[in-house]
Amino acid sequence: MASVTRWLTDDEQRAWRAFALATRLLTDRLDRDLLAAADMPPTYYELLVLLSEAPERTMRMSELANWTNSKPSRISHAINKLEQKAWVRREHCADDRRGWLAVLTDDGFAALQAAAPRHVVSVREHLIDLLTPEQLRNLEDISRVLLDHLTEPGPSSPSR
Amino acid sequence: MASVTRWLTDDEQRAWRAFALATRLLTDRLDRDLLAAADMPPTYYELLVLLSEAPERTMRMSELANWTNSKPSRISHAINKLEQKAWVRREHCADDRRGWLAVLTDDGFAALQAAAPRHVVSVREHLIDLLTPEQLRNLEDISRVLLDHLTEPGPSSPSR
DNA sequence: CTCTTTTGGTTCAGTGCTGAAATATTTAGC
DNA sequence: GCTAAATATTTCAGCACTGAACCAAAAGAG
Repeated sequence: MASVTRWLTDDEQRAWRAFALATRLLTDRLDRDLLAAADMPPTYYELLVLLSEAPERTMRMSELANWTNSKPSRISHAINKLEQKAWVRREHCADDRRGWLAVLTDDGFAALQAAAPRHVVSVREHLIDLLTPEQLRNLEDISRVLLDHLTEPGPSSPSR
Repeated sequence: MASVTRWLTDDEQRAWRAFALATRLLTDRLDRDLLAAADMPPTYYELLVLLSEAPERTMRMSELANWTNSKPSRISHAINKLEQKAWVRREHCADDRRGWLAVLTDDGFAALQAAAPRHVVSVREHLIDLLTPEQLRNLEDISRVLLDHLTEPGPSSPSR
């Protein structure tokens, strides 16, 4: 199995480096803007968004973990913090006593509404408004190819 | 200045969400692969790469901070760790006694060489080989637009 | 030359995350 | 039913990073 490494060609190398750097700078930038706009880490903002779109503005801890594909312990910590800020409230789960529900409070919803416009400005300024409609379509197509691949079942080596 | 928020259109919304999720899953994936391949956090790998490409395999701390656009304190911590692993060595800067040089050791270079092939496989598998040549070109073009914008001088509000 | 300011790095305290262990509750086996 | 296995969540120890305070050397001002 001593397969020879297929190094990247010059074209591939250039594309990869540009893409890697661009996405890193972009996410850094958007994260900083969001932090300034919402006074919370971007990951917490995401949790609030999920809750705000859920029925009853309520979700199970494990659901939150799944949708953000992150570890349970992270959600636990995060909800603690958000509870301290009174943006989220914990409620016992009626049908499963092990479980907890995270409920977005009115304060939390208000905080989200206050931050959203600034977030949109940031996304427009650093991404959307920079691209032609065609480029945006291309970017979406490419993203979907990656998503299809990355959300596939098997871990890395599908066949055997 | 009560400008009305220009919310994203449906098309823009779809593209943005797909892109945001795809890049997050992709970087998560690549980072995990790299961690497994190189037995170090991806950010440390990046430092070794920079050093390996520098003349004398040597760089100033501040240079490293600039190129990775991160804070000095991060570099300080990171180089400590890499020094513990004997992959990097600190040397006093001859012409500026405040400064330090980080030098990549032979062990460090070997560690890099050992990890590189697996890293390339990962980048191919989860990105390059999924796209058509045209898509790859489009992705590079888009990335350059973003890079030009993000590396511009002024911070967000260019004029005054 | 001194005196102040700037620059290069490190140290400190605190934050968000992770993997592993611990706890409580539900489900499944018999 | 009663025990065994699985599941939902929290707690714990440790890591990478950040902003602020700090120290030492260099550069500038008079």
